Amino acid sequence: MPSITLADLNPEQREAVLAHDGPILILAGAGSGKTRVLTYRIAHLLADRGAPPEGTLAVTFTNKAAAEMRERVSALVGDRKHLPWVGTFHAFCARVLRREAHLLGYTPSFSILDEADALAIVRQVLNEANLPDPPPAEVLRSRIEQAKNEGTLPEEMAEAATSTRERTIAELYRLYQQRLREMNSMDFGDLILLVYRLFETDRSVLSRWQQRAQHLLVDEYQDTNHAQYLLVRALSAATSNLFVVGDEDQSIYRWRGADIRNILDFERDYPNALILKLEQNYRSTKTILAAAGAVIQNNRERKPKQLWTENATGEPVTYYTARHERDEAEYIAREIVRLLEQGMRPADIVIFYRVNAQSRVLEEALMRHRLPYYIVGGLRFYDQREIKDLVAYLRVIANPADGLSLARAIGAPPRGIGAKTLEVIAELSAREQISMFEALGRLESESRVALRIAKQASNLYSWLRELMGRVSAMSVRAILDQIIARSGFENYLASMPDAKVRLTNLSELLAAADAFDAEHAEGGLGEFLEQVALVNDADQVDAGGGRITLMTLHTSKGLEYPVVFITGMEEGLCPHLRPQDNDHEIEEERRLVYVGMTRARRLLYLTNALSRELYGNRQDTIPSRFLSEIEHNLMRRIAPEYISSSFVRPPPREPYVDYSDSQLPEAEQGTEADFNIGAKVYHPTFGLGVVKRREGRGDGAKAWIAFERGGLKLLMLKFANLRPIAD
DNA sequence: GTCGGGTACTTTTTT
DNA sequence: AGTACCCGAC
Repeated sequence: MPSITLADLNPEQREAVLAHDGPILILAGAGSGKTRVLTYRIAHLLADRGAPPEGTLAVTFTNKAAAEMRERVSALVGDRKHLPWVGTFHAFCARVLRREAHLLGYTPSFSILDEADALAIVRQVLNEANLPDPPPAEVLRSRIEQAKNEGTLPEEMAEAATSTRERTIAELYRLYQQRLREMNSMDFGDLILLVYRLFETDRSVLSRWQQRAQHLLVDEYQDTNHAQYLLVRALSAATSNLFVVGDEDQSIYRWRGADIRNILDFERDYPNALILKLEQNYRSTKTILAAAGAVIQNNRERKPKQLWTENATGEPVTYYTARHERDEAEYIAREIVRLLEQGMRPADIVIFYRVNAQSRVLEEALMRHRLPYYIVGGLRFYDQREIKDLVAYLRVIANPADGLSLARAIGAPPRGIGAKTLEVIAELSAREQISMFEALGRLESESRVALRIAKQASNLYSWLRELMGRVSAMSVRAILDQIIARSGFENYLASMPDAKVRLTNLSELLAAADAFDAEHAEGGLGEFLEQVALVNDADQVDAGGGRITLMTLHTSKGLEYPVVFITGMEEGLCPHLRPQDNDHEIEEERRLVYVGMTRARRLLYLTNALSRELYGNRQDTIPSRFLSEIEHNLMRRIAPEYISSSFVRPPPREPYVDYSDSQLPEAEQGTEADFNIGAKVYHPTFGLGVVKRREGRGDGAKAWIAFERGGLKLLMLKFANLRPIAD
């Protein structure tokens, strides 16, 4: 008798939840309740089938999805402690590698490089190789990434090479990999590839981790790449209790190596697999579903599937044509004002675009109408310069071999140590077989380096060295405080032109460290750095605190909103086309639009502009082919009269509506009086909160604030970027 | 040698 | 529009 109640599942969902052991593929259409099926299945395995939590593993696409799933499973089984591990592929692999690093010639405190770091290493490798006709760094980087996504090592790439060019690329890949190893660093692709290779070569390690994956569940299976596929296969080989959920119509990461065949060929790879379809949609109106279906059915690379819903017919899809992008943004802003007047809340509304560059105009329009919004993605918090600088110090402390971070830390604030001296450091490190960090401390014996500079270097070396000895007993916040104090980082930021923003970012980083420390023991630096490296854009969704959301179509996966605007429905932009693109790329763009459309619950707007300026030049546009794939009776067409005339006017020079800058709202920085005890405030990261206690005054004024998300925090009013909220 | 300012150049999506 | 790189000033 199951203790998990399955009453609120439909028959197909229930079948999926209760299905026997063995490989199972759930083809879950958009909005068909796949997250529900996954969580119920996990709960059922734990509560009614005796699956051990420590032997159960669930892989999701984002950290946020993982957190949600953990939450929901724990609510179902009524146990907060004995839960399975849930996280992303990359987080799982990072965890494996921390444990097994020594087997691969790394230490457990290896650094995880982001894309910019990886590209910097590629540049270094290219420079040192000094080839007569080198491939562009970006090309080489993407070839390496591609190889890793395919599960290919440098030697294998070299063997498969059929041309000199290919052999060169393979050799450069080898050198790149060697350099990463020297720096005790890995890129994203390594996390997956190295784990898979380790499993392949070391059976005892494999079986140890197979113990952890007696039940393996994978969400968003359509977006796994070949390396991830191999990894999943290896992990689940002992029991074959593999449960994957996916929808080939929502595969939108082909360009990143996602292999749609992983889902299309599941039956072939697992001949005894049970395959179930979830086709009832609980999210959207009949009209929205029909419109989305009309678009996606033009794809050839898919299994036929018919979504249906018992939901109401709803409103027609609005198709608005604007003269230009300002007009498009203005229409959206006014429409939102109208929706809000009808009782819709800002948090119900989302605006999607194909490329981040489109967000600017939309922002401006929302600002003009004083509409609260926030942007998911774009420049990530941890990608901002001052944040990367400080994180570089942390990375050097955790991993002295990380020469890239060392170079970064040395330059921020500037210490008179530049490119030439760094060369000497690198050379010394190679000659003496010591880390870059150790070399930093030995410059005084180098006659090539001016004494003044060598003194600077050894000063930096000694206080970092001293700090390294203590970090295992320190909180991340304490380490950061030390770094900031010793390096003079605050003065450095204060001297910059946009000092205010940067200091605010600094205090956000400190707050993030506090939040981390609250949940971890001292010595958690490595874990903190891992978190920093592996956060993704989608993780910030919901941090908006009741505002309108803006994001790319890619980031929208897995989310839903009552009202959805999809902007820029134009050939070249959506679908985003490049000259060499073929049918495969068009199909991916179509899936992307399909994903966007199926996020909508009640209202869907599609907009285009007849003329658009992007990246600094203006062009006339052609409406997206996807618009013409939707039956006209599903749409309400809004196009200004002049558009129906036979010619299209050139874009106006003047702004559509002239709002002077003076009308832009001031960034509302409350005065101290706004933060009295009991006052409600809003913080960009922690959301809504209430002031509980005050300390200090003037520039040093601080407040204890209880946030909805993130709990109680002590923040400096000067930096915290708090907005007072009226009751 | 280092650093800041100017110029020239290139634009998808991101774990 | 934003960034990478180069060059001239300290």
